[in-house]
Amino acid sequence: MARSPGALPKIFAGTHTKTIDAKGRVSVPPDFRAQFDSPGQGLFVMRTVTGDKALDVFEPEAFSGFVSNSEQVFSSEAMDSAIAIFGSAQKLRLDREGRIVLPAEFTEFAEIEDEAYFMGLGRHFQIWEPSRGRAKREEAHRKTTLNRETISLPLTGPGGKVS
Amino acid sequence: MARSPGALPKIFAGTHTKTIDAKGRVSVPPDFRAQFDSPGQGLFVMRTVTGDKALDVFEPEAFSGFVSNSEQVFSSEAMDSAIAIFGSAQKLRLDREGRIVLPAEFTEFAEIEDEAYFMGLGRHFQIWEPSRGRAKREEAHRKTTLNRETISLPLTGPGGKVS
DNA sequence: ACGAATCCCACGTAATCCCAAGAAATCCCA
DNA sequence: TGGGATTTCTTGGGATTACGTGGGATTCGT
Repeated sequence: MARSPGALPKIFAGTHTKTIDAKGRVSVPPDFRAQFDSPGQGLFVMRTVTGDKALDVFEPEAFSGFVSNSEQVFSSEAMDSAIAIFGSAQKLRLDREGRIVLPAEFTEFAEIEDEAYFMGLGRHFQIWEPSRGRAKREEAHRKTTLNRETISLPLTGPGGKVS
Repeated sequence: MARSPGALPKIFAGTHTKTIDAKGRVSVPPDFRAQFDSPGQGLFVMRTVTGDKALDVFEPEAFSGFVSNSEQVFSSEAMDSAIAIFGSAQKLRLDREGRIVLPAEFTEFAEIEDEAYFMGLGRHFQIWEPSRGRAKREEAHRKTTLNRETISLPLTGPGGKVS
């Protein structure tokens, strides 16, 4: 996707805890909704493959990036990736108020009960069970603090020219 | 973004103590505001990953530099960094008077009560609890004085050519 | 035709924006 | 160099908008 020069990339940031109502509906944080190219397109949700009990959420445009990676249809590794990603992913639509309904498959996988913890990760975001998500975040912050010398942070040039 | 030739690079310098009003609003120092490319774009605020109880503040353009480094979505180290950075970051908008509202999450992390201590760091700046920030500043000055021969400081080229 | 999921509408709340007045610093001129 | 005038900044409060929440109506699938 070519972004017009000068325009800033879309960024999902911050964490938000949202309640799930009796019908299983959750409001997607407004901060996130504001980033969507076309809210009517819906969102792709999948089980994360990092071993965490969390869900990855992508916009259609971003999610389609996974397609090109699985061109070698018959290699067993690509096959597994494709199954893990596309087999578990579902496209969810937002209602007029910006809410989605998380299918039981996902709430069970992430062990989500009546609250959802949205966590922005830059290009996409995740959904966690609140206490689990908070713990993960604290841990990540701690690890990053310890490793910050070895990790290359793009704190470099003005304008963020990294390439 | 390319800065027009001859123009000076943006520099956040100096420290400013600002009070927080009953609604949680703080005036961003005018010195800093004058540096912003587009005040309407808002600012990204995040917990610092240096182990300090402080907040890092970036302009959108600078902050977006973090995005490009998180292409490997599922590597665990990149994952932790992404969570630490984007999970804690929030985009804050300035009102017409140049004030921002610091969410409770941030004031709690930095243990800020009713005063915020803004500290310029060159291309971005930080927000501290005043006494803590002042102590950090003194300590940094002392350490730098002692180690100035051995430590390579990015006080190098005008224009900030780092690459 | 029945059940279930989705869509749509309306209300209460909370956050945001905007306007206005006081205070401080700055600038200009004598 | 001192004083006065102007501008900028800060602070506070009121009004407006956006958001969250719940329930009813409609559609889809079976």
